[in-house]
Order: sequence, then structure tokens, then C-alpha cells
Amino acid sequence: MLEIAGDKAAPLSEQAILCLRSDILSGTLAPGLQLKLDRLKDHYGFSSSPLREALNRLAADGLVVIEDRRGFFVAPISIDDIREITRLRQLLEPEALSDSISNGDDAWEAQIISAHYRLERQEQRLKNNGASEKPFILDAEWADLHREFHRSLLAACNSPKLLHMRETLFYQAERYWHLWAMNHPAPPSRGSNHDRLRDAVLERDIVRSSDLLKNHISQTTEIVVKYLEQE
Amino acid sequence: MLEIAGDKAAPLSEQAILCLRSDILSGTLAPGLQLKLDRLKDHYGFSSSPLREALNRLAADGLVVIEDRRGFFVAPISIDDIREITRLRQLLEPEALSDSISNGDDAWEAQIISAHYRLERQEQRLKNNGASEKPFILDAEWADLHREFHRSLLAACNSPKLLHMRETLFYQAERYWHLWAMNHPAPPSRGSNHDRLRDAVLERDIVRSSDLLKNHISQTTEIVVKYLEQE
DNA sequence: GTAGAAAGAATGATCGATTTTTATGGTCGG
DNA sequence: CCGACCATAAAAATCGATCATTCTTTCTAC
Repeated sequence: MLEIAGDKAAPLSEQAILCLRSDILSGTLAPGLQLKLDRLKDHYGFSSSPLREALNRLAADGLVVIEDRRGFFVAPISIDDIREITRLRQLLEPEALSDSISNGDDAWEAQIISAHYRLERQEQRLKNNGASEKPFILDAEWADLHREFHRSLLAACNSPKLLHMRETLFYQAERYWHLWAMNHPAPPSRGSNHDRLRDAVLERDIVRSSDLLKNHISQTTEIVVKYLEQE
Repeated sequence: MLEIAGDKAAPLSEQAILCLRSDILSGTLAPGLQLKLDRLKDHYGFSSSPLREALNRLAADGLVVIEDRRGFFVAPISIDDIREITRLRQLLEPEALSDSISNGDDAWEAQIISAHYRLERQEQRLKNNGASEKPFILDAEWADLHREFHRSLLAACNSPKLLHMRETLFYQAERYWHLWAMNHPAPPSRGSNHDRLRDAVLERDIVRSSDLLKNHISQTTEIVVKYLEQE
């Protein structure tokens, strides 16, 4: 049976999730904002049913909070919150990474190399583009590739639940990075982190790569927290 | 539609969650079963909108899986799955417990003592009731009290996200306990586990209580896994 | 002038019907 | 007898309208 392109349109509720998540992560929908269905309907063109479905699922990811009979709100942000996210990422990601390194095969390695290469290329492109004053994270393409690189590192972990939890935390953290980046023209300039991480993982050095990963997570969070504190 | 009770009625979608979760945990809705909306509508009396909302939220808890355009299914069970649940519980629960022990105040201690007392009383009642051949977990009241006791131990942990993750895992594990219990007339007879756990926690002994908790988790899982393997 | 009640508007929650998509069963040509 | 193909039935997805609750504003009484 041949696969025809037209058939596989995702359900509207899925599309709504993508739109909403994207706008929440980018801050277009500000933290704390009430998400009124009428507004969303007008803005996105989805009807209320798929929107409610999307909002319910995003609530599970911690990007939306539900207050019974009062509606949906973009999850608020706080220093405590990003600290919590960081702590859990530091607990879960090394666990997943250790698994992944133990189980990964050639295809897994290849995927990592590929993802890293694409990420690096995009960084080069951005640097040359005169947009060099803009932090990478603000570029949607970079954000996708960055997410994909980190995912590839853990892809051989055989615990779907662990990966899922880790993914929701990653999304939650991304929102803070955006927030920081929007107020900071200077790029983070910690480019070689990903290189070292990739190398340590490919060398199957669990201890070193876990440390690098934990440091990577800490560093990013510290930058964000410093910014939030001075607000 | 007459709603007699005052204004504090939960939304139908919330009620639907409770009904569905209860029936999934108890096995009334068997693992793997497709949850057709028409059937659910007839059986529970909710309309499709609240049902879909409930199913979406239960999917976030891992009790339901969604297949796009094909519907909702009760999450399947497997040995790998319970092992995964167990592994994550062993990772998260000690982390939360350590927090809780560090932060807990008198009210927290009192809550633990109270929850433990109520659990023990219910166990006594069940033992005397001639239903002594039935594992405790099959008694809905016991299951609630048991859940509450474990929750109380961790209640002083200051990471809501951690507690939430831990809670979803606990629910997922409960389903396996039920499954085992339905095929085993003999009670588990590991009664003093909870006593020791309570004492260690109240003594603020993080190491010992973490060990006890991890053992408690392992023991239960091993029983379940042994049962599943012989199937 | 202010508190409290009540009307009105806004919005979430729910429903029943309609539209799309998937599953099923039967027929035909090989 | 097997597999591709169509027709039909089943079910999910979606929609637009209605119902119920919460929020806002207005009005009245003190």
C-alpha cells in the first residue's frame, strides 16, 4: 500500500497543540495570560473542541494550567519553577543518558553526529547572517535542531516514560530560555558545550558525559535565574 | 437537567475522570481495551465532550493511550512497563522523601501518624471481617488510605512537579497490584513495612527511610512480576 | 459615599448533530 | 482460493448552539 501525501493530515487538535505550544514557548502567549476560547478561536481558526483538547494536553505538559470553571491560563513562571525544572532535569537526564549510552547502536551514533552537524551548520548560518547579535534560541530552526540534538543523545534509552517526562521538562525550560533571550542581544557564546557533550557520549563515557550534561543544564539555568532575579 | 447539590459540583469532565480512573485501576476496563465513546456514553451517562476531556487527561497520566483518529485505549500492561514504573518510582520517591523529611513540620508529622493509623485500622477491620482471604488492595477504602499514607510521607516536599510525576507513577503501579490481587486469594502479609517506614520517616532518618521505601517498592513489584511471568 | 444586591455581559462547560475517517464485509477478477 | 476493490457501517473528530457559572457594572439603600 502506497503512502499518499494528502491522507495523513493530523487532527486539528494536534495542529492546535503545535500552534499553541509554539506561541507559549516563544512568549507570544505571555505567562499567566488567560487563554479565552473565543480569542483563540478567532486567532487560530480552530473551533472550541480541538482547542479545548489541545489545552488539556498542554496542561499535562505543564505549559498550561486549568482552573475549573474559570478557564485555561498560560502557566506562570517563577524562579522557583525554573529551579524545580532544573532539578528534575538533572535527576532524569543523566539517568536516560546512561541508558542510552549503554544501549545505543551505530544508527544511534549516526543520528547524534547528524543532529550535531545540522545544529552547528545552523549556528554558522546565523553567525554569518548579520543576526549575530541575536541569541540562537530565538531562531525557530535552531531551537528545533537543538531540541533534536538533545533528544538524539537520549534516543537509545529504553524507557519511554522517562523520555516523556524529560521531554516535557525540556519544553518547560525552553520557555525560560526564550524569555531571557528576548531581553539579551548578546549571544550565549558557550558554543563548545555541545561538541564536548557529543564527543563524550560517542566515546561512551557515562560519567563524563553525565557531568557535562548536568553542567550544561546548570549553566543555562544560572543565566536565566540571574536575569529573573534582577527583574 | 436538575442539579440538586449546591454550586460546588465538580465539572462533569472531572467526575468522568474519577469514574474512568477508578474502573481502569480496578481492571473493570481491561488493559488494551478500546474505549469507544458511544459505549462510555451509555455506560456512564456523560456526553462525549466531557468524556474526551477526561480521556485526554488520563492519557497524560499514562492510564490511557491515544491513537490519532483511531480512538482511546486502556493502556496495555507488560512486564517491561511495570519495571519501568518501578525504576522511575525508585528514582523519584526517595528524592521527594528526602525533601519532605528536611522540610516537614509538626503538622506534616501529625498527618503521617494519622494516615498510618487509619490505614492500620482498616487493615484490622478487613482481617476481622472474614474477608481475610482477600488482599487488602481490592478494598477500595484500603486503597484510598494506602495512597493517602504514602502521599503523606512525601507531602512536605516542595516540588509540585516531582510530586505530580510521582503520583502518576503510583496510579500506574496500583493497576498492577489489583491485577495481581484478583488472582491471589492470599493476603500479602508484609504488614510491618508501613510501620517501619513511618518510624524511620518520623525519626528523620533520610537514608534508612529511603532504603525502606525502595525496598517496599521493589518487593511489591517483584511479586507482580513473578505473577506476570508465570502467565 | 459606600456596601450590597441584582441585572447584564462574558466566558467556560456541555450537548446533539454533522462531517471525516477508519474498519468491515462482500463481490469480482485472477 | 486469494487479493484488490468498492459499498456500507462504525466510530472519531469537529462544529455551532445552548446551558451554567463567573465576572462586571449598575442601581439602590443606608
